[in-house]
Amino acid sequence: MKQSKTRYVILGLLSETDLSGYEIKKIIDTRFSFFWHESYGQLYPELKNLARLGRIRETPADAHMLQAQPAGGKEPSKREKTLYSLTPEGRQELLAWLAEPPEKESVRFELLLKMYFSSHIDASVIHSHIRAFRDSHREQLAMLDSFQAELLRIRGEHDNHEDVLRIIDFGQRVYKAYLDWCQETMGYLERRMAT
Amino acid sequence: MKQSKTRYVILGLLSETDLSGYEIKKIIDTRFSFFWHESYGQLYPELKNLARLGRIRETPADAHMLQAQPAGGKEPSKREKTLYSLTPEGRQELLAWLAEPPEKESVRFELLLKMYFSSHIDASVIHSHIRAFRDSHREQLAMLDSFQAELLRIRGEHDNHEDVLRIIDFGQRVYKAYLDWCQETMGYLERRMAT
DNA sequence: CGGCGCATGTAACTTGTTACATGATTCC
DNA sequence: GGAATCATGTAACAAGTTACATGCGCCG
Repeated sequence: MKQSKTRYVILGLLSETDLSGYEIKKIIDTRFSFFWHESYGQLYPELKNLARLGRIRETPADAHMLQAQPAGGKEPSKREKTLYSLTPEGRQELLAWLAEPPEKESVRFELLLKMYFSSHIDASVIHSHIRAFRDSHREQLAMLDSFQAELLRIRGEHDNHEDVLRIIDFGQRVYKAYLDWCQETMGYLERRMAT
Repeated sequence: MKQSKTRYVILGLLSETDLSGYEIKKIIDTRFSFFWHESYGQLYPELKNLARLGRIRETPADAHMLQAQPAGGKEPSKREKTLYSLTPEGRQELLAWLAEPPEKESVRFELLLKMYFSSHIDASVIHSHIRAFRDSHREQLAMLDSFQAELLRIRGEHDNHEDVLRIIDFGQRVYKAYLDWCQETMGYLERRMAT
């Protein structure tokens, strides 16, 4: 029985700091984007589910609003949001999952599928598909680079900085491999188009 | 509305030669394994569906058995299998899909998720996860290398050989990036374990 | 004669996406 | 005042996996 990993992403992120559902989604969309993704349709129900099971604790907006009021001044966010925090049981489950061997990664590149069958179409079409792929990954790589620079600046402030740097390095290597391949393959296609 | 790509993999593969469902699965599991996957549960129903829509034609076992009989001698396979072939309508649909911009690739690496949260566990655990990842991709890379060698040997026999070589090159570059990262990251973890 | 690979299928289930609804706040 | 972003949710649906069932042919 294969089961969803959504719960572990939640547990993992809450192991660092308390977060709302929305904030969790943001983190996954930015920091994890090159190796993971989740949709609200999975996130919010799973948060409720984990709270029901006692793995995380739900702290409604009003509670931390009351705490914030006495301090006075302008709070960075006055909006209602529900923060979640990890319970000891949740931490236990996280640790158990971490120790288990991870599943094989799953990847799906529609671009390569199209390229595989591209002898049927004009080389310029596949060429433009690859250019779009290259452009998008150039941007993504730039984001990784700036995220890395930021982390190097504040290096050592947090336990897992070194690990995170290793993960960014993974993304950078892979994206560079993509980009090199794009250059070479676009060149190949251009030579084919010229004849 | 996001829709399954299963039908296009089928149409694409049948554009080269007639195949049975089982053979299609085999090809995806071997040649496409580093960028695509499909399960029987999607393949067989979609084959029936495409046949119903007239995109492919189903030729039952008995039909091509009868053709094969008069030739005499030992046929390579006497087992029942249902071959499918592409119809002009199917080819049309394939071409239309090829021209459309591909969707963004989707990837999911549970290993990196675990590594991200690994400050909670012993470095040796994540080290062994990475070793397993490395071993599995070493094997995969070796398969790509031998597939490449085979294609180079019979180069030019088929229209799409150059394209296929480009796709193999993609896999090789990416896998090499994985392996390099594994080496470096395992070294980093070993240093951390030594202290 | 037992096990493996060939070969086809499906039912039950889980997973995941999308579209929609709602409303506050912030910034221009 | 209107757009963007923050914020939470869900219902309907589509996609995808798994476990099971069945039986043949081939090889040792």
